[in-house]
Amino acid sequence: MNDITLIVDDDATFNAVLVRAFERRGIPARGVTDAREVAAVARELRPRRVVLDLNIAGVSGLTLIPQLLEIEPGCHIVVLTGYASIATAVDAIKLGAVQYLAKPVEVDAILGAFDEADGTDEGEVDATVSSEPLSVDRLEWEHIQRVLREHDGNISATARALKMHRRTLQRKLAKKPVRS
Amino acid sequence: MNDITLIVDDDATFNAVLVRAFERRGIPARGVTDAREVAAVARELRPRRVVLDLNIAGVSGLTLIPQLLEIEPGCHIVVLTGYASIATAVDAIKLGAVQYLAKPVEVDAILGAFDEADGTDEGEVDATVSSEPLSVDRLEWEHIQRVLREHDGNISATARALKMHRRTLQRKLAKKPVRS
DNA sequence: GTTTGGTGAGACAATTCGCCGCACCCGATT
DNA sequence: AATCGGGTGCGGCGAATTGTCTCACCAAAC
Repeated sequence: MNDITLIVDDDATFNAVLVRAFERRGIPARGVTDAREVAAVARELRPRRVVLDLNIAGVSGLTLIPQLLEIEPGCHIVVLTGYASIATAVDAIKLGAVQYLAKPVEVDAILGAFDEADGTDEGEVDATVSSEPLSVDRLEWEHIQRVLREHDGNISATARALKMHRRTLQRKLAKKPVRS
Repeated sequence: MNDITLIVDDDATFNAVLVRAFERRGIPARGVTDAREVAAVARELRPRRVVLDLNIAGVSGLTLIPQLLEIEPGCHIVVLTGYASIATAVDAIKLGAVQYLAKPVEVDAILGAFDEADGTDEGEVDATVSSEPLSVDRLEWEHIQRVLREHDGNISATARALKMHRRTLQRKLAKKPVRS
């Protein structure tokens, strides 16, 4: 049992960003990018909290949930994925995750999920102090950028993946990123 | 405890279709269209299986899940909704539903969900993670649903948080979620 | 040389958005 | 009872955005 938060995500950049964001808030965090290391690191750290990305190098992150819970029973796992679907959300919760969030997601939302999970035992009043800004425009921008990067900047392929007209994507990209 | 299946859906037509489809397969079924009757009927029938539509006459069907489980502990509840979102799916499973399906859905899928819940108490979830990202429209829908839930269904407050015009939010909510 | 696929951009119709108003309901206040 | 504030639903209208089609250009593959 440890107060450190384990962050599992094979996207090294995003992983590092998350770790830094956690630490900046005074929460110790440890990033893991290789699915095969997860079990070992978890056994070493016994993390009470885990941020788990679903699509880690081919292997489904879903299989890691039972493993993590066996290593540290009662630990809170928040599942994160860029390829969200209702089916995997249902599976993740059934396997014991406390929350399932679709990328892009704000760090505060992750922390909010942990807090919510912590408070469930007590008389929760759902007094969520968590700020939930992130306009839809901003969210869209983040998502587009991520998918675009995944397709190596190929606009046509990105538009297809997003089921959006290429011309529309062109126009959106031509604009500056929207704030908040 | 009873082998009858309780079908809760305020859409009388769809409800009747479901009941008939179940009975044609030799499964006794009882339809309920009024959310206020659910508790009473459940206490009378003690159904082992419940098909529960989420959006019943304004009141969220989610609140019925704990009630049903209290009346008939261990009963299997399959949640059904025309306005599927990850946020409500997560909530439904956390509250104890065994499956969450988006309309339109075939009757066989519902039966399959019950069978799956019967057969394996735990285990075996298909670990297939979709390889394609959410479309921007779908992402927007998920985000809106999540924020909306955080604001207890308050549309005005949600619109404010999203920095979006209330009228626009209304119109978006009136539409069914886009696929994929 | 030709085909295939990506890119940028103009033009125009269809759709959506932002914003106005109005009516209704409900609970609290006066 | 009357009023006031906030939430909700919805019609309408001008402005903005999107969908679609169209070019032309370029690079790599066949």
